[in-house]
Amino acid sequence: MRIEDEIKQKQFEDEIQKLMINQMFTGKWVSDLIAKHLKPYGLTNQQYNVLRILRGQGNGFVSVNSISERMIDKMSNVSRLIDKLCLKGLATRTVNHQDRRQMDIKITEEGLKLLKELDYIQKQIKAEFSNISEAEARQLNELLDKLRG
Amino acid sequence: MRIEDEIKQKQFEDEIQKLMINQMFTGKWVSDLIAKHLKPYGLTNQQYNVLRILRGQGNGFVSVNSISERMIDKMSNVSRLIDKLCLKGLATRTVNHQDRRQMDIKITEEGLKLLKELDYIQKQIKAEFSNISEAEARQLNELLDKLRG
DNA sequence: AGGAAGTATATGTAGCTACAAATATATTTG
DNA sequence: CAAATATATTTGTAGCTACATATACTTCCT
Repeated sequence: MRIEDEIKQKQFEDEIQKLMINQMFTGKWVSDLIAKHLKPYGLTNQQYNVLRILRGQGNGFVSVNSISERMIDKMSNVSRLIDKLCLKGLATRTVNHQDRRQMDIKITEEGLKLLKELDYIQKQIKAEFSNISEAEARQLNELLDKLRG
Repeated sequence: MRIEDEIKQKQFEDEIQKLMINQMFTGKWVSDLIAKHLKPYGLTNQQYNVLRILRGQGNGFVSVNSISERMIDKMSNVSRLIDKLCLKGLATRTVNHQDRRQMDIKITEEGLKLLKELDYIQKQIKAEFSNISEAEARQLNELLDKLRG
């Protein structure tokens, strides 16, 4: 569906202005797609993102700061986000021995199990992205990177 | 900056998975850009979006519903959003005579004045989008529309 | 006409976000 | 080495979002 129809706007000043809107709209469209799949599991997009970052670290620990650097949405309260994950038994938090200011965050077995269960989401989203080819996706990635400079 | 560097992830499974993340990241990047400019005026992106929709209607009235259909981020509580705009004296809300369920929303002179003052934001953003050409923006718009199907 | 169903908007509420400030520990510097 | 500065995380708070439900009016049907 053309962006003109999505927001019922007949025309735009120029392609740049249209892109500004299209980009925000499509970003939300993707987030909502993922949120919809996570909802039944009581996870938010951010919590899911953190879990995947933790899994990516293998057996190692990660600090709060380095989690926030790796997040898609670099929010300010990763602290409380991790609280939630610990409360749910999906992650653990211990003080780092070298630097007692830092926290060592790690995913639990239960967290890994949940993520495994959720891996179908990636497949699902790929299916919902079937309108474009791998080559077009590459082209989009290049243009988006270029846009941000 | 490449998305790999933005979120410190060395590689992705494939271009589609990368696009999923790149798209959410870039959407937030654009929103944040706008939010930054609006902040000094105490406006949120959504309030700004509604004001622009109201201005787009010229002298006519718009219903709450049709505002929400035109919003970039179709949130569920446009009602309270309009409360805020009315409280600030930027819009007015009156009961529609044909259908007393509907509200007639209209931008005030003050609202128009503020929007005029804010029009520099569009220019500013265009400047921040200077990394890509009009042709590339068109290409992006086409690909984004295609992505959403 | 009178009740059922539909539509437009508003409201209650829990949880989330952004921003600023606080706390605790580490490092640098005179 | 003590004070100043820097870094890592947490916490307080106001305002925002999503979802479910309520309210008020209109239309449809018999």
